[in-house]
Amino acid sequence: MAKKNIDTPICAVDFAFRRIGGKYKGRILWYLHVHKVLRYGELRRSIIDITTKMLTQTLRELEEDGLVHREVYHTMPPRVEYTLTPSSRELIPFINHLRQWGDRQMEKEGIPAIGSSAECVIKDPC
Amino acid sequence: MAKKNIDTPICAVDFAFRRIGGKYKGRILWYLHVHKVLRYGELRRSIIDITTKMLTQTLRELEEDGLVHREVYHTMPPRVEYTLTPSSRELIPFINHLRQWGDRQMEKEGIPAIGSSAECVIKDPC
DNA sequence: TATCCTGGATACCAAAAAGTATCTATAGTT
DNA sequence: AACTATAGATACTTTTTGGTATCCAGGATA
Repeated sequence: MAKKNIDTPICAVDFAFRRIGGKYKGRILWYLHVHKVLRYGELRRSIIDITTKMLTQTLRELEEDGLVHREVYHTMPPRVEYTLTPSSRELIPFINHLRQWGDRQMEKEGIPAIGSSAECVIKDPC
Repeated sequence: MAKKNIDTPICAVDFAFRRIGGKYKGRILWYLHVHKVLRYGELRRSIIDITTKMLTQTLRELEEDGLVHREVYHTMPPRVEYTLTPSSRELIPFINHLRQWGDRQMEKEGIPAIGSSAECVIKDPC
């Protein structure tokens, strides 16, 4: 009927959605923006529904695509810090727009959320 | 480890990505913005990699979420027109931002695209 | 010596998303 | 009577994505 799943993006919209699609990428980028820098364990605690497998996997993909920077401190116990990159910083206004739209929409439709993305603080997870 | 896939969104970012995530939703919304109104067959031809199954399915989801309006004309052969809604129109600046980011990014990385999202015209598909 | 901490890795499995192929109705045209 | 066109529907299969459970290193601390 149409064609098989091809690797080259069809257009810029397709390309962009491939980069930031998936269950956790948007939230990871947003939380990194809010907190400026987060350690692995902090990310894990702020994204309450993520597993270590998905967190590691998603972070690696974001790193490969130049959307997060990974800084390793060879201490014991180890310490790894994640931050946004210039490229992903350009995405923040957009994610923020989307987030506000989501807030309005949820209020309109009376949909409750488990956490809040506005005051997205560790221990009081988003 | 974490919890099962739950229905209530974790936060607004999560909610928004659930609504516009997936392989085709972004493009459908963008093309509907560019063309103002598109018939079923026009959408199918402009999204070159979509099948009728996915097009129908995705349009139905968007309609259920109040992101597209479906207007049926009971003529023969039938004629069905799709347009954006007030709610999805609010998403256009964001999708446009994302699209421009994608364009810059693809150029930087030397990634070619099959079509173009800027001049997204039917017959010269995006 | 045993346990805790961090930041993962890995094998295996389940669920969700997407793809393939075939079928439909109805009217007008050839 | 056969063929075209539109806008899908449906059963079935494959691919992709995400989840579960368990394991690891290596120093600090009890």
